[in-house]
Amino acid sequence: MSKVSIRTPDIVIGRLPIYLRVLEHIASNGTRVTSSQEMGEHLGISPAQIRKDLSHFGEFGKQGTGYDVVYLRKQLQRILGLQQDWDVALIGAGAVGKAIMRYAGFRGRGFHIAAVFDNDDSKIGRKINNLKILHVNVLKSTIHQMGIRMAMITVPSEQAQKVADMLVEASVEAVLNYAPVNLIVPPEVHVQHIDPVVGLQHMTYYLSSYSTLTQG
Amino acid sequence: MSKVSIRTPDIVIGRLPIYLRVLEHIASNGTRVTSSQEMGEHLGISPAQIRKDLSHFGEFGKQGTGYDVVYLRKQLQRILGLQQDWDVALIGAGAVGKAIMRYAGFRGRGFHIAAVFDNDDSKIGRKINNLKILHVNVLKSTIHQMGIRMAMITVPSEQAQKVADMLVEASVEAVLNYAPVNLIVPPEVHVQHIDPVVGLQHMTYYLSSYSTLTQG
DNA sequence: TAGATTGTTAATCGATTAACAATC
DNA sequence: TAGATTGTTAATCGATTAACAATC
Repeated sequence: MSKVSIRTPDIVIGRLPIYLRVLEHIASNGTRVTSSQEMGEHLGISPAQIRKDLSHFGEFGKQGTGYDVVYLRKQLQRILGLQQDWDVALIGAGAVGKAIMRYAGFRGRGFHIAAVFDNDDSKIGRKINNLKILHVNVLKSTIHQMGIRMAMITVPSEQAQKVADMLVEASVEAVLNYAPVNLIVPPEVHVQHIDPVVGLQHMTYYLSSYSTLTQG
Repeated sequence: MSKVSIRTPDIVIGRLPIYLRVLEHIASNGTRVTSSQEMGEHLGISPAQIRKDLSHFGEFGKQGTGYDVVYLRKQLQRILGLQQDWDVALIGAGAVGKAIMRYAGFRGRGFHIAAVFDNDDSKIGRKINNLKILHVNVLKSTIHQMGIRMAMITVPSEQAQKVADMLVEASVEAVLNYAPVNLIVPPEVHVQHIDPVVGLQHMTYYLSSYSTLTQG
């Protein structure tokens, strides 16, 4: 029996970007050293969990001292593959797409929108943020040519699945979907959803009488 | 020993809006009856988990048949407190705030942006979507007057915590935060984050060499 | 040195799944 | 009736936490 290497749980991977965000926040205060205790307070997560999560990837701290903020941040960036920026394609140059194009928060956190597509002829050739809107019929060729591996979908719900199929066909491996529908893609393609309504609905449960009337 | 009523796990509550979204999708196809099997296929969730989750709240299906789509949808809406729309305040009338104001996806899913605030004098009094931008110095009084219980934060990161403090002071109970910082609020206040970068960073882990070189 | 905090183990806790009687 | 699918129990699986030796 050889030792079996255990794959790091996805739920742990999902917390790493949050840890990274906290470290960026702490660093922006000029703080040089932090601890699992301090990070946990920012996040409402137990210090033990943070240490356990990090232990999947190595030893990054010093007993008695804690973690060097800059060093741990670099390590997390390396683990998440954020040493260089990733080119991302955006499909859908409507209101949401435009807002994302103009959103400054991607640069500096590992991402760069490198191509924009739409199917509305009247939009093709126009520029958003100095980037020409391309027709979706050149999506596959452009994505291949540019070596793009990630995409964001900002088209209306009815068209989201069709766009997802095109992206899969173009060998895109990761999709951030802003349309409030659940995409069906092959298992090797990663999908994350951005749906503000889901977050709001989650919270209304606790604000409405249901939880308090029927439970604690 | 009296029977102890177990509080439904938060992770279950978090899946209900997803189930609701799938039901809306299924209903939009004109389908009348569905099953845990079919819902699970849409979501990549096991049928057993869906049934278990629903069983926390009652019995909504028929053996041998499945679930009436319209009925189950109504029940989920009731459980989540979505029988009526919730008024939501939005703080930050910048690019992100404007895009959200114009986003059509809130109406019809339980939410209505009822007030917009900013601290930029040049914006006060202007209208977005027919709603006058108010100064943050009337935030507390307006929110009280209108009975608003939820808010969205779309201000720059540096100001997000300050705004969160104001919202807590105004007795807001639930906050959807678009700024990429972790807010510190009292435990009775609910917070959800919208940070597209977190979703992207989660996926780059799997696209980068780290996971494949060191693991599976 | 004394105090603090890590990394890790073992125990606990909680969530998911498999299986099946009930029944439409 | 035969087939399908629910709701629920018990078993399994996995994640979190408590505790502490190691050590800065």
